[in-house]
Amino acid sequence: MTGSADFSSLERPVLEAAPLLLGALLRHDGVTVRITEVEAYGGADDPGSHAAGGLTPRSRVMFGPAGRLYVFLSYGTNFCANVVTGPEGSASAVLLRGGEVVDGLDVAKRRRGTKVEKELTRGPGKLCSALNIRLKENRADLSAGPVFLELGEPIDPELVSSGPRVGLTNGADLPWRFWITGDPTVSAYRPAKTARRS
DNA sequence: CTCGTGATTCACT
DNA sequence: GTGAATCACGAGG
Repeated sequence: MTGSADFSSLERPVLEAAPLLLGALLRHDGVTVRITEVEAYGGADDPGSHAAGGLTPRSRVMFGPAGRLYVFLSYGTNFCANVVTGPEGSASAVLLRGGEVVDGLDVAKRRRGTKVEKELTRGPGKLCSALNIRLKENRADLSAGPVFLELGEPIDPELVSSGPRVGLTNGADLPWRFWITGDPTVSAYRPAKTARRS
């Protein structure tokens, strides 16, 4: 990648920025993925956001400029990657939930330990695993690397579906999840909170 | 369905 | 400083 990438289109409210990431290319460590499913997270208004509790060392990157990577560890075993959006101070990010490997297929299969292509990146933890994104990549500048984002032409809005977010304990009812209609790499819907009986 | 896993945060000293 | 609760998930049965 030669020049500096232009992420100015992401400096808008997260619900407008999130669909723009559909179809974008994310590249890291020999693998390139075309994003097919995302989830928007807002600031203090959003009870499901990591920024809901205000500015902490972890959430600080969400308050920064658009076009940075936010990585966190979930349930001890899975990394999740987000793209920070919105103008500086808006504390929003877009979780990358699903994609399609378009380059480095052999590397991705080896890392994931499966040869079923649609299983390589179907889910946020799997996507990070295929791309070898770890906590080390947190706060990476997506125009400077080591993780790169390339925005393509925006997807035709008629091909985009939206619905409730997945697996959250709070704010799961908000229709802040976007995906490319009919794409096989979109993750299965999982109802929020595996109800724990007493 | 169950369980592993570790970073982060928060309530306490 | 310490310890417990929480968590935007995946693998395996």
